Amino acid sequence: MKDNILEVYGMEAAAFKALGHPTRLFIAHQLGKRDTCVCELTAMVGDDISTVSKHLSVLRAAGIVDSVRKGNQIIYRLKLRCVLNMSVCAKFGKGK
Amino acid sequence: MKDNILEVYGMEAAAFKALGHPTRLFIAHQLGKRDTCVCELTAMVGDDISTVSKHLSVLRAAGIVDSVRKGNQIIYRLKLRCVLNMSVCAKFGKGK
DNA sequence: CATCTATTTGGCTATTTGGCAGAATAGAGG
DNA sequence: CCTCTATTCTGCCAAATAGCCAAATAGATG
Repeated sequence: MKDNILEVYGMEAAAFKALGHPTRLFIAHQLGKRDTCVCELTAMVGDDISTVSKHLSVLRAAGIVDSVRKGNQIIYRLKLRCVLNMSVCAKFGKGK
Repeated sequence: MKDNILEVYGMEAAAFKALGHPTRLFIAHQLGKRDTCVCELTAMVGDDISTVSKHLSVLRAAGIVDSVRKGNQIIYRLKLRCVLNMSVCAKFGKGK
């Protein structure tokens, strides 16, 4: 059954996993408001820029964000916008 | 800013993280259909029972499931039912 | 109380992750 | 072509995770 589980739930689980880190979840929400460059996200998050870049590549690999070059900076945008709705659920947590 | 991110997104991220494993996501969906004992989940998943038990404790720690004893077995139920809706989003993945 | 069954817990190992610092890269602009 | 800036990549380390097996536990039941 294991292969089957991986087949059915693998990609979906990967998306959850990508969002399963406070910094990455914050980034997703921030990008939900407006497209933002790495440098600005770095300033907001407060981690090393290499760390933020790595978080972004995790989000991109999961298909949650993508990016585009603008001048000499890379602008990230939220590609899978519905993650914003997903969030509402967990937010009310134990409640409902 | 880091403390603030943790404060705002920490618990929510933990819920995503808990669902970020194919086996645990499968279990959540299965429990969405009906309450189930560890033994039966183990049979469905095909991992060692101790592994399944650990997955269940991760889900419980995140507030996603809870359990109740019935006879000599422990029945798990989906406590945070809205995770079933969350799933729909990721499922259509890159699409929307 | 002794035992049986279902589950959890405690190692243990291999792998993955998160973070930083520093090197490498890619365009922009002189 | 040189340099500057923004970003990504590579090593490195500490910590967390997934999985198995074996031991411990908790009720159920004789």
